[in-house]
Amino acid sequence: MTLPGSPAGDTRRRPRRHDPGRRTRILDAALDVLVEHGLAGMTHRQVAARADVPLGSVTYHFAGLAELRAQAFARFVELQDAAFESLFDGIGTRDEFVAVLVDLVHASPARRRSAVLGFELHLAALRNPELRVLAEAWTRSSQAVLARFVGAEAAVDLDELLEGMIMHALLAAGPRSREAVRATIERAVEPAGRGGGHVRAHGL
Amino acid sequence: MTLPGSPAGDTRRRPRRHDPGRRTRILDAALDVLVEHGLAGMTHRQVAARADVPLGSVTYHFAGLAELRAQAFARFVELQDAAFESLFDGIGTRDEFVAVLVDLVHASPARRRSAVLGFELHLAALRNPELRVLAEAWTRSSQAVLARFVGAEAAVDLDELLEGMIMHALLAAGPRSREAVRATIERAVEPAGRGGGHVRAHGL
DNA sequence: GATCGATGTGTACATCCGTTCTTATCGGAG
DNA sequence: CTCCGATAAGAACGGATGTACACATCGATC
Repeated sequence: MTLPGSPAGDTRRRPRRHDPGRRTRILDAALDVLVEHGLAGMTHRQVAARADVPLGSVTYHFAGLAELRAQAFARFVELQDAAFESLFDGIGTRDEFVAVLVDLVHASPARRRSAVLGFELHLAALRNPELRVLAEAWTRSSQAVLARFVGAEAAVDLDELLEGMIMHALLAAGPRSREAVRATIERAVEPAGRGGGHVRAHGL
Repeated sequence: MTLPGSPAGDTRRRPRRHDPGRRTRILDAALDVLVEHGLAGMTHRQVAARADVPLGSVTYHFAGLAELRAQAFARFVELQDAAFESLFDGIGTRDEFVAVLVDLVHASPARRRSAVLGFELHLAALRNPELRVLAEAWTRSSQAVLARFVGAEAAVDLDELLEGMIMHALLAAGPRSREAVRATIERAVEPAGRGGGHVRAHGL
């Protein structure tokens, strides 16, 4: 349609040019849209608007919506893996370990983004083989980090427990008290009920 | 299915009429579509096709897509609540209780539907207040059932653990062995590590 | 049996979406 | 400096979707 702003010969094209890193910016924008509107609401146009680029730019950098989704999730896993890893960097005692886990569950506004994206990925992976391998790799990686502190078998249990706790914390009106969360996690970290032999064998 | 009702007339209209219970059939069809194609793929036409009714019938019985979604989820919670309740009907011993939980986690093709719908609801509830109250009510109800066997505080823990285990069982390539699942659940059911005093106080 | 509301059925339409295509412009290789 | 590939930008198109609507038909009520 005719824009009322251009009388004659007025090229309204954006002057924007030479935007390196635009590709990853689009991916981050896609993740933003994903958090806000869900997988159903993640469209080319929404992502383009969020990244402040024209529609054609999104379709140029990514072959299709499926590829955009896959690469966005891949970027999420990559970033999340690193962040999760670094969470446990200076951990020396069992109490510090537990404290990190408690913080993980207690959904801060910052953590909410990661949690939502994680569940969005899990659900999408149920119907998409490519995303499924991504989700599995992510799970393995997370459990490997936990396994450094509690052992391989307990790491699986702990991972599953954390997943459930985070989900419930996300949508519960009033989240559980820190003490309750801590008590539950402590129990899961030291399942033997006897002294921490199991744990100590892995460094704590 | 063209019935020979009108010999010469070429009225292609469906002869179908007087279909009580069509409304709930549409809701069940909506849940089927939801499981198969996700929230994004649940459209008026998909649901209509699944329920074998014309498009107009769906828009007649439900004011909009949002109402259809909400009522479908409501029906799911209603049915799931009853099913979950009846799962624990004749439970007399702690071992029976644990066995039911292990079956719950080990995703049979039949349980997969419920699990997928549950997670779909949880994710949708993150962005829809109406669905959020529904999800919260469902969680409360489930925990109330569990609480009859393990007490209120432990029921919350157990519910969260089950949620995580079910999710992982859904998308893990090779699910965990029944023994591993059983061991984890047993530990969660009897968290005290000392005799089953806590449990016994609630009937087992 | 006539009437009327409830329900069933098909169609039209505006909107949005994914994708393709054309054109413009920058940056770097030669 | 020249040229060309890579990238940016906007337009266009076919298809799908939600919704509104117009018409048909059954069943209950009198």
